[in-house]
Amino acid sequence: MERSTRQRRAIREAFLEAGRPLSPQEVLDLARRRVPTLGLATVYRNLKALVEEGFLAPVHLPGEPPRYEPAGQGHHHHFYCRACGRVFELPGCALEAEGLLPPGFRPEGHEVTVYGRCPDCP
Amino acid sequence: MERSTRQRRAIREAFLEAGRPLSPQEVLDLARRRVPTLGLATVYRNLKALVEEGFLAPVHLPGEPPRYEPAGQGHHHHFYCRACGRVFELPGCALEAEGLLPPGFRPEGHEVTVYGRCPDCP
DNA sequence: GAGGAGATGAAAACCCCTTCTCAAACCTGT
DNA sequence: ACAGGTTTGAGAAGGGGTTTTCATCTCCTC
Repeated sequence: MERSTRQRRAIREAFLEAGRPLSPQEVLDLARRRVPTLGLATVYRNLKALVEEGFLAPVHLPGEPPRYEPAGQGHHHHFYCRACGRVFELPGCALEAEGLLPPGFRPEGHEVTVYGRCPDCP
Repeated sequence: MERSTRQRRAIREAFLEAGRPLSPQEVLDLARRRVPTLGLATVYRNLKALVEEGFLAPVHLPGEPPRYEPAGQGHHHHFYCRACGRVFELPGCALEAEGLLPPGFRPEGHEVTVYGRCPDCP
C-alpha cells in the first residue's frame, strides 16, 4: 500500500501554500524548506503518483514545460508572467461560445493563456 | 549573402500549399515531394532563417512542439485536432477583453487553443 | 566557365527534462 | 522493537527535439 512519507507530505503542502501551478523544479525548491535533502527524482515520482490519485492535474502552457495544480477546480485558465516566469490561475472563462469555428470543426475543449506582468513584477 | 536554393524554395512552398501551421517534420514530409533528398537539418536551418527574415512566425501550443506559419497574419488563434494532430488557424478572436483579470495583473497578450476534431477526421 | 563563399545532408553531439537503478533509509502492522 | 516491503536520493541512463560537424555540393559573380 501507499505510505505517508515526509517527502510526500512536503510536496502536497508546497501546492497548498503556493496557491498556483508549480513546475517540478519549483516544487523541489518549495518542498526543500521542509525536507532539505529532498531529491528531484522523488519530486517526479510523487507528482506522477499525486496525479494518478487525483490530487493534482497537469497544466500545459504554450512552449512551456508542464506545471501541476490541485485537481478538481472546475473550468479556468492561466496567466503567465513574462518577468518572473510564474503561472497563476485565472477564475472563470471569458471565451465566447468556443470561438467562431469554420464549418466542420467540432470543438471538445479549449485553453486560454494570458501573458503579461504579475502584481509582484515591475 | 543569402542564396536561393531548391531546398529553401521547397520549404517556402510547403507553407503556401499547406495553408496551416506546420511542424519541422511536416515541413520535411511536404518539401520532400519537391526535393526528395532534403534533410531534416536543412529544414531546421531554414525555418530559423525564415523566421529571422520575417517570412515565418513560430506557433506555440500547450504541450506541443512548435509549429510555424506565415508571418504577418494579424491576431488569430489555433485549432488542434486530437485525431490527426494537425493544427489549423482560426480567424478572429472570441476572447472578451482580456479575461476578467484579478487586480494587479497587467495583460500584454493571450493565446487561445481550441481542441477537437477537424473536418477530415471521424 | 571557373572560383569561392554559402548551403546541404548524414550522423554525431547536445540539451533539457524525465525516468531508471540500486543500495540505504523509512513506514507500517505485528 | 521487528520484519517486510516501500520510498528515497544520487547518479546514470533515456528520450525527443534541435543543433553542430564536416566533407561535399550548389549557387552566384566575374
